[in-house]
Amino acid sequence: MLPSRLTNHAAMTANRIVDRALAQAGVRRYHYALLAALEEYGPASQAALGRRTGIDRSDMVAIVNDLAERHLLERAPDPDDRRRNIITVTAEGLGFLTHLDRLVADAQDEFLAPLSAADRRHLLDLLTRLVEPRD
Amino acid sequence: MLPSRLTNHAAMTANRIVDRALAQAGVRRYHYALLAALEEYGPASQAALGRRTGIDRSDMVAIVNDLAERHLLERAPDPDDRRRNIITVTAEGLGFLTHLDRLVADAQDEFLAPLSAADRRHLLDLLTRLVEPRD
DNA sequence: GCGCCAATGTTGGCTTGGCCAACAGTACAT
DNA sequence: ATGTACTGTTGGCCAAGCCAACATTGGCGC
Repeated sequence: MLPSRLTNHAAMTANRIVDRALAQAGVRRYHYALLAALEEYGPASQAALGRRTGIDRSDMVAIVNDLAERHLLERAPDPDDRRRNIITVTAEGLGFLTHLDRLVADAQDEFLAPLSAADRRHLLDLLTRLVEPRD
Repeated sequence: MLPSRLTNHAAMTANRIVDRALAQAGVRRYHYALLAALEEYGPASQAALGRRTGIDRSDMVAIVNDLAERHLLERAPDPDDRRRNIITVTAEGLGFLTHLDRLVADAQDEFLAPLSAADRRHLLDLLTRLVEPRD
């Protein structure tokens, strides 16, 4: 079996499990990525969040819309730079993120279920080396 | 870093390398998958090839068209079952597949470059366990 | 001040992949 | 004979990722 195919297969397995978990909360992976980035970096503009999450700023519009409609974050114009919107997680959004964190953590555990703790550490080490920038 | 995200990242790295290699020959991954399946299983109907490669039979039509136009395979009606087309690799197709095999093998090597031979074996073992069917 | 360039949010569109429905033609079991 | 299942094909839908264009705004040099 080709290593690249095996890696793809494993990624698809992980995605299936994680997506199913997130679907229980009615969100997609990019919603989770955005909320997580907001918690990690604090309030930021849509463009900055896009850079951090790898989401195109044109796609970011709809994602922020989704979460704002559910009152999980707020979009407010930046008084210091009227081009920007400042995106802030609401208290409800923080609680929701905690819930998502739990769902995702359980999903990771399900994904890695066939491996021992030592195997898991080793896998993460190997994968990390594969994705590190090359020269 | 979440294991699922790490696995996805590694898969994207692999895909980037493999796709770039295949693009040198002007084919996509599914073209290679089809040719490889044909070599492995011998001539078969489009539906059977679709089942083996995971390609939908409606998408298979265009893929066979692509490769038939380049004379890498032949599409002939099955005299024993007039519903079926029998797909056969041409001699030119076999030579081309050999070339692709070489490109893909080099791509695997590039993908795994950061790992020692022992690490590679271990990685494949771990990934294999992750994709094996669960109960 | 003016002029120019860059950044931002937004809309719209394009492409790729994967999936499904429908259909006509064919095989096959009952 | 009749119904059921399979095949190839066309057509369409949807999700993701990407890019172009645009108006607005900021910041720079001069």
